[in-house]
Parts: sequence; C-alpha cells; structure tokens
Amino acid sequence: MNEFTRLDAIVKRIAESTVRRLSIYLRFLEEFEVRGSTTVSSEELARRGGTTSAQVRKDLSFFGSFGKRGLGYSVPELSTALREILGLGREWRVVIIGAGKIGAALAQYRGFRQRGFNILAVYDSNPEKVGRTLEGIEIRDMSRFESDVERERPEIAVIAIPGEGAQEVLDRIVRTGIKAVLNFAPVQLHAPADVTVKAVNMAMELEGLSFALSNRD
Amino acid sequence: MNEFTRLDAIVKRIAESTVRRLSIYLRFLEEFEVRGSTTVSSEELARRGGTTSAQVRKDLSFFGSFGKRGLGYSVPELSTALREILGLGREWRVVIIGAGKIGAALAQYRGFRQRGFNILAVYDSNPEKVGRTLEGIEIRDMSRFESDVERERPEIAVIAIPGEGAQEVLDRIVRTGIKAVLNFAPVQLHAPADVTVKAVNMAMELEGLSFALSNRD
DNA sequence: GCTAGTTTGTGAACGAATTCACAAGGCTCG
DNA sequence: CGAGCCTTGTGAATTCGTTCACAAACTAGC
Repeated sequence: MNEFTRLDAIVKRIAESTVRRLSIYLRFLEEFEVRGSTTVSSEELARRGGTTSAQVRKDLSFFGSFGKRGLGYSVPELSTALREILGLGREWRVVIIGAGKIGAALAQYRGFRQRGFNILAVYDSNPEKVGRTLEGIEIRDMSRFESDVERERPEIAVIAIPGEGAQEVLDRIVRTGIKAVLNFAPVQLHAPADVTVKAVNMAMELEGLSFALSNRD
Repeated sequence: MNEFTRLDAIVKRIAESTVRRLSIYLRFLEEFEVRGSTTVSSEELARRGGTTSAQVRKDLSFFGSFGKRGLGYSVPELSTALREILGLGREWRVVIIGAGKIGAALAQYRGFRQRGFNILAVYDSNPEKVGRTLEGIEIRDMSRFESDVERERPEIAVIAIPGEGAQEVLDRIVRTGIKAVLNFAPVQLHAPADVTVKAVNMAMELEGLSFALSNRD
C-alpha cells in the first residue's frame, strides 16, 4: 500500500509541468462532476488532456494513491484531492497593478473568483482612473499600495502594466513581502528565489508560432 | 569552423524551451541596440535572461555560429539572425476571434504590429458588435469567417472567446487550412498534428502560484 | 470462490534538456 | 610577435522528465 502523504510532496521537488497537468485534470474532473460521472480512468483523463495514462498515474503518484485498481478514480474524491494539492481549498487575496485594458479584462474575468481568487483592488497611478471602479472593484492610487498591503495582506500580486515600469513595480511588490506574482508585462523580471513569478507572455507565444510556421517540413 | 545552416534547424527538432529563450534574448538585444552597445557576451545575455551562459551558447549553436571567441556577439548581427530564425523577418497576417475584453485588449496591443503581426480583422457573432471597429480594426460577423479567410489568407488565428465554444471555433479554423493558433480560452484544445496550437492560460498560471504558496518549506 | 478482465501504482529504461569543462580562436598590450 | 586574457562552440556527463512494462489489487460473472 502506498504511504505517501501531502508532506512528501514538499520534499520531492514537483516539476512545473506536473502542476500544469494537475490543473488540466481538475478542469476535466469538474466537467465530469457536472455530467454526473462517478469514476474516471487514467486513460480517459489522458485522452482529454492530450497526454498518456502512464503520465497521469505518475503525476498523481507524487501526491498519493487516489485510485482503485481495476476501477479507476472516484470523480469527487480525486477532484477534492487535486483542489487540496493545488491549494484551491482556500481563498487567496489578489491585487492587480495596472487598470489598463489587461487589468480591466482581468478584473471582469469570472474564472478568477470562481476558483477562490478574490481581487481586493486594482492599482494605477493615473489620477483619471483612481477612484472609479472596474466591475465593482475599486481603482486605488498606486501611492497607497504599501500601506494597503500591510493592512489587507494579499498573497498574490498581478502585474498588468507596460514593460517599462514592470521591474520597478515588482521590486515594490517584493519589498512588501508578497511571495507570488503573475506578470503580464512582456519583459523578463528578476526576483529573489523565495518569490514565485509566473509570466503570461503573449509576445513570446506569438513568436513561437512564427517560428513553427517558418520551420515546417 | 561551424557549418550549420538554417536548414539543419529543420532537421534537428528544436525544443520549445529553446525557442522561448531565443525570444527573450532578442528582447534584450533590442534594448542593447537602442542603448548603442555593439557587442554582448553569452554571460550578459544569460544574466538578463535568468539562465546560464552555457545555455545561451548551446541554444544559439543549434542554428549556427554567431559569435567571435574572446569577444562575444555583435548586437546587430545577432538580432538579425534571431529575427530570421524566429521568422520575424516578414509580416504575418492575424485574425482574432472574439471581440470581448480579451479580444479588445489584443487589438490595442502595440507589440503586435511592432513585431510584424498584422491584425486583419476581429470576428464576433454578437450583432451589437459587428460593424463597429476596435482600435481601427473592423469587427466582422463570424458567419463571414470562412470566405474571408479564403480571400485574405491569414496565417495565424487567435481564439479570444469563452471556453465553451472554443473547440468548435478551433475546428472551423482548422478546416480553413490555418496552421497556427493562439488560444486564450481556458480549455485544453485538440487539433491535428500539423496545426500548432499555443495556449495562454491564466487560470493555469494562477493555480501554479496557488500550488507554490501552499507548498513552501 | 474461482477465473477472466480491468486498471492502478511504480521501479526501471529511456530520452530530452541542461550543465560541465575545455580546446580552439581571437583580441590587447607591451 | 608572444604572453596573457577572454569568450565561444561543443562533446561528454549529468540531471530531469517521460514512457514502458508488469505485479498487485480490484470487480464481475458464472
């Protein structure tokens, strides 16, 4: 019998690719839940997620043993386990920096709150925008940022400003003690090792497409 | 002396991670170009790009030999070479599907045109939106999509609609013969092997942050 | 309760990507 | 023009991630 626990996951370093796939599996499980399926096999999850059944089983095996041999996985049980692993069992407090088009698109994105990401505020330094609201979320002056963070203790900051000011803003974020940042600015940012920075970089993806188009057989 | 040519790159499969780093290097080179630096070392590129000098040299070595031992790389020469490798030496025709918040944010994004990505049109099926323009780009009825593509021959399609309709739209795109797709819908899409689909999935990145926050020492 | 049929969980094998380490080449300065 | 100093380009070693393959565990049907 498998004796892994949540704690083991902290010891063994989990690959980023594994975590991304867990997200994908969870999304399918939620679909299955709605449709009322009760069990699912690694083979089915693999097909929907564009991977292999061995990969699915290996990914899950880092965290424990969730299935029944000969049967598959219980949909509700595995969903719960994945949500727990991914840290989605709680609410995260999020602030967005930048009330431009991207910031606005983020503020209205329903998937945010749906998964427990609670947007506290949007920050901007343009006085025209400060004081207004975006989908019911207050736009605050950037000068208040540090004192607000101290009071409201957000865990995640989202950078949604143009590339030029992004590193400077990241430095301010890091100084407040926030340890997780999602960056939409199309620049490579540098932060201390204990701060996780994830980038969503459309420019890079587009160049990947351009490369693929230029290098086909 | 190194005898690699562009053609070799087509033979050896280049890792996606390598291509992403090439994008990053190019971004720095453009900064250096503006600042008037004439040469740059693999060490400098590595520092700015958050990698190692050996990695930089290995990445470049797949495509040729661009540097001078003892000296480094000529900034303009390497920029030109990278632009060529990434297929940025030409203009790509792009269509966006979906005139919602994300589609709008994309249409106004300056980096798009700057890098040679020319947005032909935005498509939507909401009659309220059709006929209007977004940053000077026409919003067209989705029903025209196939006939427009046949005439205007875009190479790249961007999916900027909610998850539910995304696979169906991708199928339509694939049927027109377009071979490169950038997907912003938070779902896993399936396409034939000869169609490159890149995903920009904020939900997944957020869950990666949530995981990182939940699993710190 | 035994047999046939599934499907998991996981070491071991494999393959891919990164890092090491160093020879080869080129520049600078005396 | 030779010594000293850099920095590239690249095989070899290593590390990391994926795939294979099979024993173990479970169900169902007879």
